[in-house]
Amino acid sequence: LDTLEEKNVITEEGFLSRMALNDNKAGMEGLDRDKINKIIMETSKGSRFYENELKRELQVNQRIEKMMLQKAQITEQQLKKAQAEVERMAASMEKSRDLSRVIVHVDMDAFYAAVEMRDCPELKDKPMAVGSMSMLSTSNYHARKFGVRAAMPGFIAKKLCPDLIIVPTNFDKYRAVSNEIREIFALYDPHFQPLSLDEAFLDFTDHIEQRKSWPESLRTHHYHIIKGKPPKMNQWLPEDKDLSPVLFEDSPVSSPSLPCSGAAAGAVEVFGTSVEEAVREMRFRIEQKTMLTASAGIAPNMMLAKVCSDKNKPNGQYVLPSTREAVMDFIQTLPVRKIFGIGKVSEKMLNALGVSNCSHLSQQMALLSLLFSDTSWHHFMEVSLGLGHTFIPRHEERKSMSTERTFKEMNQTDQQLALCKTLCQDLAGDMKKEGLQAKTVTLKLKNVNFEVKTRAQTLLYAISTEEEIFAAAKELLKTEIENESPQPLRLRLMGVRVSAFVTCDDKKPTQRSIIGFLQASKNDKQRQSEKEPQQSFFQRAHALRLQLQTESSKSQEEANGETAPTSVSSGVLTSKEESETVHASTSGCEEQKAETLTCPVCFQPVETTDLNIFNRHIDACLHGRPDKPNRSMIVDSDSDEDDVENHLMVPISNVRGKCEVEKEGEESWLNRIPPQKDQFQSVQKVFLISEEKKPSQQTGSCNSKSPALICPVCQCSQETDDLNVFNHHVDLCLNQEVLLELRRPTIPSARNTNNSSKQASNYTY
DNA sequence: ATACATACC
DNA sequence: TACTGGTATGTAT
Repeated sequence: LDTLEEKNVITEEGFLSRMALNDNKAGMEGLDRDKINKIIMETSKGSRFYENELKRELQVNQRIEKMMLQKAQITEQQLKKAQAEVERMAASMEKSRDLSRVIVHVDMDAFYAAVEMRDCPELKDKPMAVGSMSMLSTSNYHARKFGVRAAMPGFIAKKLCPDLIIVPTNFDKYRAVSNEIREIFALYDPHFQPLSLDEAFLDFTDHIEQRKSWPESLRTHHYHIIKGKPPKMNQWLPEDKDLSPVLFEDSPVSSPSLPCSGAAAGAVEVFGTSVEEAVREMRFRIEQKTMLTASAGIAPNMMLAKVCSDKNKPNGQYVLPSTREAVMDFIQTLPVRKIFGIGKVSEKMLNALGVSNCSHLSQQMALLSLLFSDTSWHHFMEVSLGLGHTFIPRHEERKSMSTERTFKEMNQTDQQLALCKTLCQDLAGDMKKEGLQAKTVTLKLKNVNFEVKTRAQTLLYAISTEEEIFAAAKELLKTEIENESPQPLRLRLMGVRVSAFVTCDDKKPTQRSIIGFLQASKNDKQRQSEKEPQQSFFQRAHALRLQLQTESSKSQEEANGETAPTSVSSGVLTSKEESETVHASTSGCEEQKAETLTCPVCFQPVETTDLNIFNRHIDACLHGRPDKPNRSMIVDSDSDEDDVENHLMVPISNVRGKCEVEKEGEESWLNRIPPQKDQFQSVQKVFLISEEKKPSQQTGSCNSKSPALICPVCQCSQETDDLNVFNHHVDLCLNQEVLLELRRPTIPSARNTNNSSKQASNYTY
């Protein structure tokens, strides 16, 4: 105990890692770290925040200490065995490498700060940041030279740079710009994935394929030259240096002929057909439209693209060629901290093992496999091989929603309860906007010493109103107050979160039906254009649901009780569920060979037990690669090919919530039956998979002759293993529901990242 | 299911 | 004077 504390006191480094400057950010190279850290420490020392950080630092150090002890006990033999395992895994992962996709990560430069500078020319030469004295969202590059960066409180930033101008955030403006750039993203990949207001992943593969045959006219772009228009008009004068925001005087220039350098009035630029040119063109459009610059990374997968976009920031791009050699070279020198998912703590732990860049990562993999969890070291492994996702997932369903507030010390019970009520009110409002119903309520408290507590309660039924949320939150809060009494709770923050949603249209703890799920995927298709209010749909859906429930639910309630069948839940097989599926099929089933897993897309056995590899296979299938194991039409052996029409077909991409079907056009899913064989998968198979992952619902073993299949529509359990019988039941249910659902109008997207009120949290760190 | 920690923007 | 807010996920129990 004493040794640890002493160590921390003696080794100042230990403390510094939490409090010290993160210069792991573009525009912060070659700063006088020591000087900056000294100022940060002097300003922070003795504060409650600082004391809490010290405490947490100590915890991390203890964790590391433990890890080192563990390391010391590893025998030569264990290490050898681990090494063999690691090599086997590496070979296996290597097989799944896919260099055929072109993934782009785009990221606006100092986004909020750049917007503010654009709109206020006075700021252009000055160090500035967006935020408040309490917290900064981002800073411009001038300010970064002083060590001022995102996630730094303004008052410390002022110490580092007394001339710093702090501009309050203006989210509506950033959202508007975000919509503008997203329109451009969509031109290159209609299924792009926004990560935040200013950042997105795009799959350029299809675009560049088409682009090859484009005439020059389609690749020719004009500079906007209309004079005297305000920035709002999206026009600007390249030659008018006073109006253009001089964001980056000394920015690295990746391409000699950047769009805006020295372009004359009325000039045009013709972009080539290569990926680089296409991305350059996209950035050109962004700059012309918004007067703001973006940086981009081009690579064979998302993990690499993200790293690459940072490489030539600001206003630059970086291409990582799609060859194994280029990827491996690139990876070797890459500091682990640059990898998405490796933060302060993981970095520190890895550093303690002598791992600071990715080449160390592969060298120490055997050791890492013994010291870290499977998920962690598998991730490390993928990174060290330069592997990452090669297709871009659709934005998934939200899993939680929360609101929290920081304030001056509050220690009065009545005030605390009142605030809690307000938070619940706000949250209920937000939930209503998305038509959400949740079963879990979590209260978050942070006391004046920055210690955070969370207290959760899961209810039997889903809730959505202010009163319902408050009823739960109040109890949690009261308990905490009682636990502390006679001392009062001295709070500096309170938050309320809801989670465990019952997919939108039903208070019952059941799942959304296949129909609703298909309908939702149709919404996604429209998510970019449509912006109708959504309340009416959910009200309507609720009524429909109630009607349906009264007609077909008496038996189901008895059959299922509170524990609704899982798996097809929410209509989407999440990756976690897939893993469980996999797990069930390996451990639950004696007939299944331990070394193979069955792909839920192509239903072919995959020779691995590693979920990462297996997932990669599924990715490939979902993407429908010609060179990869492809999705294939599986018709149940008992049924005829003609039976296809009588089955409910699920777009296979939606099984995992992907959006490939969107390419199919606008017609309703009902009109698409029978579907294109290679794009749909018989839904019974999906249910079968679902069942496999719940062996407990069966008589315990896969050999059981009468598995209870659960109808995805009415939720009742069907005592049959005959798919035809089961299908018949499902069809009956569906017919009933289809009739109801058909009367309902087009539904706007429930999770449009564009206009979600919850997007205010997109900081540009 | 709960609590807490880490990570991202 | 002053160290955020929103979401997801990992880890441990």
